[in-house]
Amino acid sequence: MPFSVECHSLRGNSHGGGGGGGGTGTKCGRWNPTVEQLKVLTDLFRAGLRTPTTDQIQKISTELSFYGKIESKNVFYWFQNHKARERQKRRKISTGFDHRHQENDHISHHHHHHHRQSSTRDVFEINEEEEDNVVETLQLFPVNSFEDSKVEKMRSRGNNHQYRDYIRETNTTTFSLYSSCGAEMEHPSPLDLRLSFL
Amino acid sequence: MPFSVECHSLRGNSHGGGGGGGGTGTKCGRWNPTVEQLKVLTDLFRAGLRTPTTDQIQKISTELSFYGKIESKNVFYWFQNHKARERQKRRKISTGFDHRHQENDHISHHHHHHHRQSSTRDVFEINEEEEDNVVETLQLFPVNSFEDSKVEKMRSRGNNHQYRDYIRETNTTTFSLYSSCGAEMEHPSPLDLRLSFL
DNA sequence: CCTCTATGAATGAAGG
DNA sequence: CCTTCATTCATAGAGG
Repeated sequence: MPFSVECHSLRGNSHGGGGGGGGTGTKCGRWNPTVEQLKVLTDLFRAGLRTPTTDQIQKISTELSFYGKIESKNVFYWFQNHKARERQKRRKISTGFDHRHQENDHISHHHHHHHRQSSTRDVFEINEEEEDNVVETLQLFPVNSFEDSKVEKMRSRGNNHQYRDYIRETNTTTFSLYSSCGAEMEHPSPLDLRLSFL
Repeated sequence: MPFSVECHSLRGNSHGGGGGGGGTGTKCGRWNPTVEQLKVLTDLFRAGLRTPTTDQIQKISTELSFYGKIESKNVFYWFQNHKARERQKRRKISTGFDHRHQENDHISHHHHHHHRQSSTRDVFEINEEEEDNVVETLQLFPVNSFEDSKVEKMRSRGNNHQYRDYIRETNTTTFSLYSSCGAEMEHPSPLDLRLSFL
């Protein structure tokens, strides 16, 4: 249905479309990851995965659907949010640099020096150990769950895309993750992950 | 309870006057479209407008400024984003299969090839109704516009300008009326839009 | 029930 | 156009 404004906002948020309902009998609303799903996602993240490709999202979603209802966009959003919030927490140390530049506008507009928005979010310090540099082997799913013989060409289309240095993958069951995300994670050495389903 | 995020509903805050926001809760550093603005933009989009020219952006922005603070670049970005996200919603790279909770063997679907299987995005599978070929007469604003005599085709496939390029082009005081945009307007002749202010 | 936090979802804004 | 980052909105859920 288009524009189901069931929110309090008058804005035309098509918000409802998202989230699959909780497959476990939860009321329809937004996706609520199960503990298993969350475990896998977190492991992948800690293994260094930040911005999975469409194919990776698909496969992750497929695998996670074993544990409950999930859609690709849930995986996508999860990584987006998790990465952003991880960065946000790390950014507290930075000064309140206002990275905002208003363009030409004759209408008077009010500026507001925006501190680190210390209302609700980054008020907690997280001393979580960043294991991004850890090279670990993840055996997330049983290997007999899938057909490894399936050779899928990922992102192989004569496109003049300048692929970021995010991910280099091979057709083998192992693939390396390089990161160039600078501020977030420095990977001196490639991770050798056994994420066979990716 | 010191502060609560009061930005919850009511997007209609007319911050246009620059009301000085003393505690209006509108800490909006970025443009937040009002419902009226959003309606107009959506109508224009539904009418077929996809990539407005600089002049169209200028005029739209001018008109929308009646409803609240807005800049040209907001209009530009809105169309960019809306177009891209509409497309991405249309594209179903879904996890389309029904998730089975007791099986592991399920990757043998092998559908038809994808044309563009790139890196990220396109992970959504939102089905939202939208009538595309609606020929509607939009009388969005009172007819107080002017006639354009110069028809300049400033758009070409190679002329991929970001907003900065838009800014630069704005200097040239061009008036593009009825830009014979074949690609943007799905229906050039049948759709006789009364977008008089454009 | 109410407040507050955590987080899924959405979108404005850029960069390339 | 594509992808990504930053910010915001809305809500489920834990705690009072």
